[in-house]
Amino acid sequence: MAAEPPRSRARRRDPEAARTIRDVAARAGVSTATVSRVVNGNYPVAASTRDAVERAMRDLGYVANAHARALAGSTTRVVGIVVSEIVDPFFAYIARGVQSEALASGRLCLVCSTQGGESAELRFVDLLLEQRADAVILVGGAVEDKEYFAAVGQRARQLASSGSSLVLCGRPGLEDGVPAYAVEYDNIGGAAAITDHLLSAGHTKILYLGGPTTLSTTTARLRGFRQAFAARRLEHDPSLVRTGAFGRQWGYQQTLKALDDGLDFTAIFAANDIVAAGVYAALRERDLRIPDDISVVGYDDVPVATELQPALTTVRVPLEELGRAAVRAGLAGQEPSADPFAHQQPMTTLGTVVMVRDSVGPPRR
Amino acid sequence: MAAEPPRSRARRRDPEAARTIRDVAARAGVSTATVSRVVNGNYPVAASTRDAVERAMRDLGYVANAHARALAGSTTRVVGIVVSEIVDPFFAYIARGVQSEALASGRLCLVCSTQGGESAELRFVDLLLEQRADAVILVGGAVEDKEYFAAVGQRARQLASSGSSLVLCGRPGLEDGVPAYAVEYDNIGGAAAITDHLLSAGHTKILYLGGPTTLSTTTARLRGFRQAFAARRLEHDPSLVRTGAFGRQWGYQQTLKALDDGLDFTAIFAANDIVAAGVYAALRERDLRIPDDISVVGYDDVPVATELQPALTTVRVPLEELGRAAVRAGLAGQEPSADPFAHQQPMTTLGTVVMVRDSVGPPRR
DNA sequence: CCGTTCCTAGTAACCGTTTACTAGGAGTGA
DNA sequence: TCACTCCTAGTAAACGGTTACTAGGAACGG
Repeated sequence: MAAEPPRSRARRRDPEAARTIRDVAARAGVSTATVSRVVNGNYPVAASTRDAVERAMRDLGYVANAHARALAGSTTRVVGIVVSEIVDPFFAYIARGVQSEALASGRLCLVCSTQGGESAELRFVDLLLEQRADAVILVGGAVEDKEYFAAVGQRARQLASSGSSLVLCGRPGLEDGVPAYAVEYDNIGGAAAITDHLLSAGHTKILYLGGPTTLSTTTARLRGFRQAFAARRLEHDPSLVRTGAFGRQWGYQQTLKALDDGLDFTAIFAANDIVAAGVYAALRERDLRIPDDISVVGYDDVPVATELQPALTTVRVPLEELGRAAVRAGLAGQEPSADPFAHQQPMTTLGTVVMVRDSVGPPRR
Repeated sequence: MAAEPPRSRARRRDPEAARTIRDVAARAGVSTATVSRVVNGNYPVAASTRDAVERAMRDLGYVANAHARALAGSTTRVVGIVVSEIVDPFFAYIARGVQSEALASGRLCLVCSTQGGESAELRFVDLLLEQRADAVILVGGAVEDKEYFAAVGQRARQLASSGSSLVLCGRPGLEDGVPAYAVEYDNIGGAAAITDHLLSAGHTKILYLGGPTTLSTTTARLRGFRQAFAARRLEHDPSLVRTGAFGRQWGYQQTLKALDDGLDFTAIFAANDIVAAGVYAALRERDLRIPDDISVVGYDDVPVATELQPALTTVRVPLEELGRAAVRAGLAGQEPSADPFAHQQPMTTLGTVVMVRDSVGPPRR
């Protein structure tokens, strides 16, 4: 058997194969350094040389290797975002904001959807850590668990020590000293405002429905809900609070159950619009009219809120802006032109506003 | 000014800084090759050595650098997906399928949303090319343009020549010889089936509403629509076809306009469920009842279809499965265990089924 | 006691860029 | 004519892994 002829570097195996910077340099008759400079435009190159290089790149169909670039340089031009469910409009809108702001800074967006499991969340952060993402954004409510917070804090430190950063989006920040930004919206204030809206209409027997019990989002909304009662020195019957999940199914079943249990209420505060959709379905099934028989409010103001009939009164959360702000926060200080004071703000809170529509009326006598 | 002391390799600047494989090797008293082998588990390593390395990795909080790995090895463990709008449930569900299948193969998912522009689509493919993604999935209807197809074909060739592949998802394949897979659903069949459903109910004056005129999705659905008429040897009034866009707003306005123009129709075929939502709003505004006064059907079967009242009769598209199939197609042949015959199938078509709900009735008188 | 074979683990080349340094030549003022 | 400064462009050392090759010992059969 004849020995395999040594593949000389000069002759590439596949004429169609990916071109390297060396191929371009050879064809243009310059060094790789020059090609790199033309590509990055960060160093003076004579016009004639630049032309030759550009022509060579075009002729060869040269595409830079992002990995080699990330390895040699130090920024990866990628931001990572971890959400719990990409088809949920709440997350989808935030993701859109993240992606658009990332694009504006010339970066790509790695989207990870955990479909629930909080261990998956951590696993994704680790994967993003391996990718050396310029910023990692953790979206949505956090499980309120000591051990979990510690695990997140550790990741935050690792990210920070490699020049990247962790951004908590729509969830409470970590303890002091942990290098993480938090970009939140006024969860408590929004809940209090819309509860007050219900209170103003005369409702006091309000059924609070939804949200996983251990999630920070749930506790925050519930806190706002109670705050509104307290502000008016009103009592709220604790048995009218039912937490558990955020789904439409769940809202549907719990509403039916509450009705069957003979609970006494004139309005329902659905923990989010999706739960409200379930509430609507259940009420419709029992021939209860909204808002004549029962008033309903939701939270988030995702598109389904206006699709529902009557249109749902809910709390608008600036989802897309939340995503954008998260990217800005995460990238602050990494950009050469960064505002030196950007670091002073470890946390941002965006406002919420209640969108009054047609699902709230006076309580039925 | 004192000269900067040369930073010796032995003493790293920041004790918290990212650890390299060399740090681990040093601490475990082995070579980097051994650490690499322990990490990848693709080469025998004595148990005691493995333990020492694993302990060192844990002590140091070692996280492999995905870029170095991608550069030295050849697979990037990333798949890219380009959609036109991530908040659109049609794309979100496909993206979810892609992400879950990618995860199952141990890969991360780079999601790009073009927000319209077809030039952005190409730009994203180029970016994904730079990332050397293991597969690039292009989702959704394509603009039917010669030049555009050529541009996509060129990218397909580049991808193929670097061991990656392009997958067209929910859009027609490229010409023969272009190395791209196509994973489609039966767009024409679904449209024909649901049109036939309308025809069976007695409607023949059907207003077809929606879809950008140049998009392949639009032409395919329209083709199915016409096919159903042809199959029954029925004529369809061409003036009852209005294409233009896929939005809710658009559906709303066009319905109003059709009504104002005094068009004669008893049913509306909305090109997708979102357009149907707009149709519902317009009809409601004019006090027209569904299906008593006018029947409506949609396409895609996204969640809003069941939220609408009455529930929308529509065509179910296996969106998530479409995404999964796309990833499988793109990765086929790259996996070591790949079926050698996998390459024989350059195209897959998934079936669609019509979901009969409550928005279709007999035509009024 | 020696030649083999089997395990393990180390050596070092290479993946494709970036960039600190170095160097050659042109232009310039004395 | 010479010493300098300016422009450009090349050299080569990283960046952090992977892996083909090589090599040292232990086990073993003869």
